[in-house]
Amino acid sequence: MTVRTRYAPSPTGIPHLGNLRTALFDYLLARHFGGQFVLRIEDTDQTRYSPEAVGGLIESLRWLGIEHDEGPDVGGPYAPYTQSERLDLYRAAAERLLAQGDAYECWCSSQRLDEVRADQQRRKVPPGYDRRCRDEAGQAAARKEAEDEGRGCVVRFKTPLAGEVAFADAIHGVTMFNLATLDDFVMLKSDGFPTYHLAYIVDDEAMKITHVLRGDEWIPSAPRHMLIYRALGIEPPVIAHVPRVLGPDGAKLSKRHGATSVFEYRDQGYLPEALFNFLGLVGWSLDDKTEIISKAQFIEHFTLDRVVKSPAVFNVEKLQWMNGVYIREVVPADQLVELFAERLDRDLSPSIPRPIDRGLVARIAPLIRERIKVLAEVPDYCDFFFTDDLHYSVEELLGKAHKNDPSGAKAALEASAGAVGGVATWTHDALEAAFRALAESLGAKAGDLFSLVRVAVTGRRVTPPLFESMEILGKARCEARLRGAIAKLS
RNA sequence: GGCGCGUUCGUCUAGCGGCCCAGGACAUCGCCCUCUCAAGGCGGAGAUCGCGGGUUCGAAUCCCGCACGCGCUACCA
Repeated sequence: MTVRTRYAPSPTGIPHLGNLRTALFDYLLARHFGGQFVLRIEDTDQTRYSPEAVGGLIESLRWLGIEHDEGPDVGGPYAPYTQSERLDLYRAAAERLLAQGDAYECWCSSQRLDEVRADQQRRKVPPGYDRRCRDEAGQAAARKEAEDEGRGCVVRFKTPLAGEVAFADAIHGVTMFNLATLDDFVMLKSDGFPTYHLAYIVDDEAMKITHVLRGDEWIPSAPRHMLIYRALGIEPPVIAHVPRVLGPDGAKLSKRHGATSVFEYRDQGYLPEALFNFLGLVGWSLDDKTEIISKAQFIEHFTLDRVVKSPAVFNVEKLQWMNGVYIREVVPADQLVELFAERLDRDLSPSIPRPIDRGLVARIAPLIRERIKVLAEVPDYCDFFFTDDLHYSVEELLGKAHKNDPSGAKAALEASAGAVGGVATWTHDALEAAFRALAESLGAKAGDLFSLVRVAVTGRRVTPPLFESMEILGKARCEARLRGAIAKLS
């Protein structure tokens, strides 16, 4: 039997990192066993449905590199993969349960349900449906009221009043649940849509899903699911409740914690490979030391028994570090050049002509790849290569060293312009030698001179190595910029 | 209120009876390197393994209580 897993999000908004981590585990598990990973859209709640969400879901999986084998966009042998298109299946299952006596129609109004619940809370008894429609007399009365008011009915599962159900979880082990604590839950809503409980079971069975991974907030409803499996004569799949991903304050990850959608990370310049790596290590680990791990290695080693039970706080700082590692050590140089170029095309001032010169980016990339953690930092590090329109103040130019000595700075810049003119071979080594000699003859500290020249040539106080930058800029531009700085001090 | 899940450095984690007076990583601190910023190297601090009982020659690891946190308790997933 081939392993089949599925990611079954409900399209209610932008895909969330916590959910995506579960999708990632689903994907890794399927690939590890050479099986399939399917995407299924659980749009059974019409009130929360958001049409753009499906596209976002697919795009976020695609970007992260979690490719699905079957789904609403790519089809597959068990189509359709959208629950709203499979309504007859759930209805048939509900009718079968009805016919078997494992379910019953409930005609109670939501208003009455609210009253019952309020009353139970007041009396401090466990809330739950009072089973009015479970017996014929109650049901008949409720049905009469409902028909007078033109309401429809829901289908509820007829939970055994006593006894126990065992539930075996691949991560948490076996738990026994007392049926007396469970009420008769709704499986089919009055609008004809199923609830999650019925829908996922019917679909997983139809789609031959062998492993169900979901957040551990689902543990409490697992016993209901066991009841449905049994009533429908379905052998339950392996079910694993994975730990949730929390925000820094220990609360469930939400908008309040800043970026929670992959798109925000993508826009800030996180690499999908890095996020994949990072996400794969929240709640799972290979051993006691592995941090940087490729997709292939994940697939080779991922198993459920190394998934932890406790929830994890999403540690953005570590993600940032990891992204830096990918930028400077993992991503191939040519790919990095393209990433940098795309970033510059997008973020550099519109006054700068497009497209950005890839050849130039290729020369700059080695200089900045080891100084940034996210792509968003790229433009600030190298915009001066692409424009001669530098903006810096006299204060920035003088810095601390020449703060009270503008004339000295001016003299040093003039000497620098001269030195640039005298450099025979335009290489960073020759430049550095020339400027060190100049500093000495000026009786200045090399660092002070370099800072001055740095601002003059780049317009910034923080840049890639000065002489490498100058080498790329070329003699003419460096000279012109030094003259510009001198003019600024005149 | 009921039911359930969880609990190892600030954070992510290793650990599945002796190798642990607990290892790695991020963050943090110090030193080195250094033209700025990074990167890198070295080193430090940081966990009474939630608490209390057992079991055992021996427990972070097994058992039982308790505490705390979280979740579920919808015609939401």
